[in-house]
Amino acid sequence: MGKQKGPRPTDAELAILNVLWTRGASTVREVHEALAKSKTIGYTTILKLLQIMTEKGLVRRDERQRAHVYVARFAQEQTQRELVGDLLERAFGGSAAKLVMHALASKRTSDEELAQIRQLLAEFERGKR
Amino acid sequence: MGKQKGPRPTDAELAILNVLWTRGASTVREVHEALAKSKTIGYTTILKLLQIMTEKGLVRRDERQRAHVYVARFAQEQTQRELVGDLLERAFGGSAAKLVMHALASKRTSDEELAQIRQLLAEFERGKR
DNA sequence: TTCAAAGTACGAAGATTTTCGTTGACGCTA
DNA sequence: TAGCGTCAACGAAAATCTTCGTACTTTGAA
Repeated sequence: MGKQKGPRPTDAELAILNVLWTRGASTVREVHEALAKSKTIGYTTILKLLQIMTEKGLVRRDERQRAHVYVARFAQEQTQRELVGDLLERAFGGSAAKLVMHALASKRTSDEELAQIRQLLAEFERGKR
Repeated sequence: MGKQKGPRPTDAELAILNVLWTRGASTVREVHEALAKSKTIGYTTILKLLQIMTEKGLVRRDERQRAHVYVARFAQEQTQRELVGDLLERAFGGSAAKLVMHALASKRTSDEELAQIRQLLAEFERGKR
């Protein structure tokens, strides 16, 4: 049973997926409105992207209503895991430690975040044993 | 004094940069030989890529010898930091904790790596105070 | 019933990425 | 000096990504 694996989303596709993950099932108009807040972008551009993403299998489309409704096909978690895994191989030769180091350094990390990470690490080590 | 910032390398470009970072200054032939070990790829493909990377400013070229010598223009660390920061924004809304979590999960992390990360975290917290 | 608004589908253009073939220059050696 | 091997330059093709205009369809309201 091979694991279901979606193609890696491009930048524009990822922006759309982010909307779908936070809003849930959405029409083209809804996705467009969400994205148009931060960037000037045509309606048909989003439509076309969503059509392509449907072909690629990144989203599912419900055509029962006139305004089709789109849903992300893969959970945000899974996609994030794949993207990180990909970067890990491409840029870090598989060294998670280096990646983590840069993640901490690349952005001022809040105390809250650090606490979360510490806990995460503890959980991970416990589960490993 | 704006920080010097290279464009984000593409997949193929990153593969070449990895060679330059590990081998140091190299000719097209040397880069090609290194990459041809894991993938069938034409010599002129590498040449062209390196020419484009020179135009983009990702590498510097020394033309004093007949066989030009290329060097990565940005340190591996800086590029890694930029790539992680980019992914952090694009896919994680800036949450380093989530990214770290996936980094740990996406690949079986060795005990050694985990120890490294733990130490890193400690250092980071100490420095923060 | 007619018409405007809101939708989808389609095609196409421009940009970028990846790939390689061909051409011409250079330099060593028989 | 003739010619073989090595090299850079260039152009171009194929694939992918991003963008949008135009055309056609459907729906609801006047």
